[in-house]
Amino acid sequence: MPELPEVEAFGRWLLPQIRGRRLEAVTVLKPRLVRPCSAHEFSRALEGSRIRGIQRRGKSLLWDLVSPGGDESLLVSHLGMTGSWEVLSREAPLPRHAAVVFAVGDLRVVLDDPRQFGHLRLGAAAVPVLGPEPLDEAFTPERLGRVLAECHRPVKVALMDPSRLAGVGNLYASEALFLAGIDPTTPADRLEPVAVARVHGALQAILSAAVERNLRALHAHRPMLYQQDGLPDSPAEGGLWVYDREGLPCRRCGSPIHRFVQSGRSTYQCPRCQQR
DNA sequence: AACGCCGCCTGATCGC
DNA sequence: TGCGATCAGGCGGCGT
Repeated sequence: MPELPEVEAFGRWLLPQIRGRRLEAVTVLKPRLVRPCSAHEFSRALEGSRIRGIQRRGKSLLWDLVSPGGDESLLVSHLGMTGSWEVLSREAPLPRHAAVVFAVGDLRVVLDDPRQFGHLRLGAAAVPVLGPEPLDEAFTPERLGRVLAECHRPVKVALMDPSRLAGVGNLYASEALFLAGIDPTTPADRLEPVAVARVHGALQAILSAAVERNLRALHAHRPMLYQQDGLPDSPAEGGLWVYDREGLPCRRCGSPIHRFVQSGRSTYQCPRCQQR
């Protein structure tokens, strides 16, 4: 699942390849991903626009575009569960689940999305309303503390709530709480400041390391973590501490990793390393 | 209001 | 070996 680090890496990787160039043709192969307008309207609105920049907000990329007439416009892309961006030569075959194709110079920029949970939307109104960015300078332990203090739900659920914290999904929420040594069921508003500081440090460490790892994967033409079948063994190489490791020995203490459901989503926890 | 949970969608995996 | 059932989950929408 593309979360903050994957989306950030896609943005940083895409921009230098296409900055200043035009979306010469926009082909919508899966119209359901394009909202709210029809595929035809969507293509017409974008074709000819120049790409001025790409920024990330949460799990979305905000494409800063300028029309041939000089009007600014914004494209908001989201990868959903299984989306990815591919940059191909014009001659290369399209990926199996190509949803939208941008012709940019001699390149094709392709949104590939097997499960079609991603989307492309137009206009500033499509910018998601989200909590603070965990990798921002302004995101201090105190800021996290305030966010969590307002939430009575389990801390794992709070971390995944996009209105409280941007970009953190199921995988990195479980991983960060393991690194911080926090029981995911602890009510968010019951964490001591010391524990909040550990969660803050774990979030920043794990997210920023994943951005760099994903960037390296993209530049090496290798799949990202979420696109692979098997995962590397050691966390240092991009392997995971607890996520998707139900029943397997904890990499720190050897206890079997416990899986349970919170708010309808799997949480992974080492029962020994993550106690209240 | 806050929170739980369903449905969208398809590939991988499970069980008979 | 084959095929249907089940699961995964971000997020919007709906029900409580």
